[in-house]
Amino acid sequence: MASRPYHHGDLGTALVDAALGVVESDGLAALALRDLTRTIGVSASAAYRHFPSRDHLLAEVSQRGRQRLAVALLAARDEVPATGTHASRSLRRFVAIGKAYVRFAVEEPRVFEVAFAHCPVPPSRPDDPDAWGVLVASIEEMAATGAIPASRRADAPVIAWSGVHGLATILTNSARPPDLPPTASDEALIDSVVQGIVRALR
Amino acid sequence: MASRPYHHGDLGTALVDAALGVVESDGLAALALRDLTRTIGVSASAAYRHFPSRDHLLAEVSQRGRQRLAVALLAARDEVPATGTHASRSLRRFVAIGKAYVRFAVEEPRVFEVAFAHCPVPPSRPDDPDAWGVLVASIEEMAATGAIPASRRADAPVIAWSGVHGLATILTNSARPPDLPPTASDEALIDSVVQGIVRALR
DNA sequence: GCAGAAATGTGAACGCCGTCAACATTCTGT
DNA sequence: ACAGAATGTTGACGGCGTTCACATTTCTGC
Repeated sequence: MASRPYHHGDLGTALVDAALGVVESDGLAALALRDLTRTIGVSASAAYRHFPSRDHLLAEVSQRGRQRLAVALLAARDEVPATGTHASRSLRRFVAIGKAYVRFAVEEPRVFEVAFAHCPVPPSRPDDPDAWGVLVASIEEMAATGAIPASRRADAPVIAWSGVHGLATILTNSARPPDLPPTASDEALIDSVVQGIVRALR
Repeated sequence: MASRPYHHGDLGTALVDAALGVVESDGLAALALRDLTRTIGVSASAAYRHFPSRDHLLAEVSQRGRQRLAVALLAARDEVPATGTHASRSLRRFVAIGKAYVRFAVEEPRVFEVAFAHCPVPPSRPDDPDAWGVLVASIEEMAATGAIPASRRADAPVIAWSGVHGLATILTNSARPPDLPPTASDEALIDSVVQGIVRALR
């Protein structure tokens, strides 16, 4: 009888995978080390051979969430067809990125939550791919093609990021403002904000 | 020897006060029912005569945080001198509100965190004063004085809120983007974003 | 005034959690 | 083959949220 081997093989990543699963289905608050190890079929203390503390595991899960977001942004950007002028295309790519950012948050609110959760431990390595980097690159592209004035290059990233991240946070948050027109679909709000950002960058 | 009376008097609000204090000094993660009751000098279970669960207490603390934010916005708005045209004044009041929003988050990050924390229980009563309401009123004022085109009245609140809330979240978050120019002071970033919002509303 | 009801507080217990220390098993390089 | 590193186990500790049975105080209707 092939009982499970004493060593798991790759408990570290198994823990992160399981954690992401729990977060996706039950939310960040439901994340518990003991629960993960029980699911995987391993003792609670085994986790400590791979993470110094629960918070370090959380940092890893958070980073994975941010990477997923970045991947979604890249995918949306690369779906934009290469028609029209360079300037118009770079603008369309930027708009696609902005919309994808908020859509990701709406479609996977729990992943988005953990991605930017306030966690006491810094990420072990830099994000790759990196959502912020994708956005900055897109803005550089717009500046290079003349879609936005070069004078905005410095301010543009914060402005754009604030807009999409703010909307994403609002739509994700349960404390969503009461008279945020409930008639307005999320998609309409996304349009409003992204167009607003584009106006702000001109 | 006036030993403390059997009944506390107003344990409910005492708990909320103490909780806000803990959050302010040690952050949301440090909030523990038992700790609060111990500080106040009362048994742990006494709390359950006033809140059905820890989450209900948290909802109350969160609301108090949001109210503080609203008060800060009102104060900033009312400090704007009544000079110039009605349009220019309404715009200056709007700018003051936007800047105060982000400044509040920067100066009291832990209160801001709890104010918009993802909490499983809805607030027991509507916010009063209400930060969202203050912002919407300011936008109405701008529309009425012609500071912004009437056609933007519908979209303006989400755009404005997304911008300031997004920046506030970014500046508050420990996972602050790495190449967000650390040379740029928070105050400069606030200027960038608020001016961007103004441009977006024109 | 006063009895009983309602409100408020206490103490002990339960199960869950994160974490640690001591010990067991397996893997790896020489 | 064997030493030591890597990885896993058991059992324990204290802290947490929550509940239950019980104690005390305050309030209310007569």
